Amino acid sequence: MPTSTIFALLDCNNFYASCERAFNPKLRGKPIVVLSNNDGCVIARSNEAKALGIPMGAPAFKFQPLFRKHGVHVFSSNFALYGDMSRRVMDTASRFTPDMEIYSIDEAFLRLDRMHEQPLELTRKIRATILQWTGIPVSIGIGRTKTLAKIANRVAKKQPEHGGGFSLVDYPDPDQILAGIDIEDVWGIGRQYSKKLREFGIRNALQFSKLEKDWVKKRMTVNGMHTLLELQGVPCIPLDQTVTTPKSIVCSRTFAKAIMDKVQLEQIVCGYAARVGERLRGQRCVAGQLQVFLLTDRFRLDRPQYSNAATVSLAVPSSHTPDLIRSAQRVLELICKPGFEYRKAGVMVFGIEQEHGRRLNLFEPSPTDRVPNKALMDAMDQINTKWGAMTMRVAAEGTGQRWVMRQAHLSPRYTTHWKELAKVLS
DNA sequence: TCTGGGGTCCTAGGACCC
DNA sequence: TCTGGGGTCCTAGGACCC
Repeated sequence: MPTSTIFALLDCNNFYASCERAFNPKLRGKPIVVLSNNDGCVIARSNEAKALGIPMGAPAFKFQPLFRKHGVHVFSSNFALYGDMSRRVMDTASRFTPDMEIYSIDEAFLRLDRMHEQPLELTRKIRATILQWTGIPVSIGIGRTKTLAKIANRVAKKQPEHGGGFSLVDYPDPDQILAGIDIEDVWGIGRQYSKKLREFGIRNALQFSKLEKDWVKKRMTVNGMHTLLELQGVPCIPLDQTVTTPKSIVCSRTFAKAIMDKVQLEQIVCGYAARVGERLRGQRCVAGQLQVFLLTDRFRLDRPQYSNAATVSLAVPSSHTPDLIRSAQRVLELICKPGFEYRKAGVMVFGIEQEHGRRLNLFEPSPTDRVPNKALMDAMDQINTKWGAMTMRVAAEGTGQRWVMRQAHLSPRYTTHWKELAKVLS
């Protein structure tokens, strides 16, 4: 039996807002919001913006007057920047422990029980180093299980007197902490289950933790049971450091304006297929099936509604952009009905495998036959990495479609684009 | 005018097999 | 009316996460 587990959850504070601020010191202490693609709704807020009562997911148009009134700094999402900043934060954290699972763009779980240093002290150093090296403030919560570490993290963030770090391990009165966590704020319990649990009078993490195992399993499947046990201090969700190939990759967008023109739609869908190809190649993977889906505006119930999706198998699993584009065009031909105002489209691939070590089929060109194609894709990927996404494109994507996505408040790609590097003024 | 995008896992039920 | 007992595989739908 191993010694008792100790998990830490590292979480970047208001991550996207902090990324914008890291390169623009004038924004310190100012309210900031970051908008979703299309500048549709709020997906990140600085503490000052939260204090103004701007909720997560708020439609931007409804809050324009409030933004103006309080001088809120508004940014379109800049995922090139956030992705790169995330890598820097994770690299820094990984210097302190090998037992790390990157859980999302702004979160990582750490196992600290193999470390010699006292956990709270060690994580204090981690936080200070990340702040100094990247400019991103992070909070760290510590507990016997991942679910408890999540809760400890919440306490670290919400109660400033802890200075950004809090441990539930050896805390004198953990029940009092659990009683202060609303049921919907427990990791693994979302809106639906919260509603159901509240009908049974379960309103906080402490009450939930006292429930019967079988009762929970029956109503919330094994996942719910794991959450229950984890709250009781029994680890059920291990640190997952396995490098997995994704099961699916999707690229989809809502358009700024409805589109009726099939040619234009085809260019857009081909562009999504190309993005999916880039991401497949980035993972050294190929996909076996490709799906295209189309939707009209789901909010405009006065307009004719239509949505459809279809899937084809690729002749040979591939990550080659022209292969993906040809399939996407074929599927689009099947599902695109004229006369509708399309508002969203997407391309999804699955049947994903590693590009190497795959068994070839009889009709498949041997890998050496495909070398020229591979070289072409490699060259495109390198150019686009260096000079910015979509610098080099396939003709089928068209040339004049940037307006399709609204990004009125985009910040520079400070760290990933030669022409947009941060400048130091003397 | 304006409401994101990208993932995973579990279960129930149907089809099909012996 | 009655009409076994297992298995497996697939899909749709529902739940969750960030």
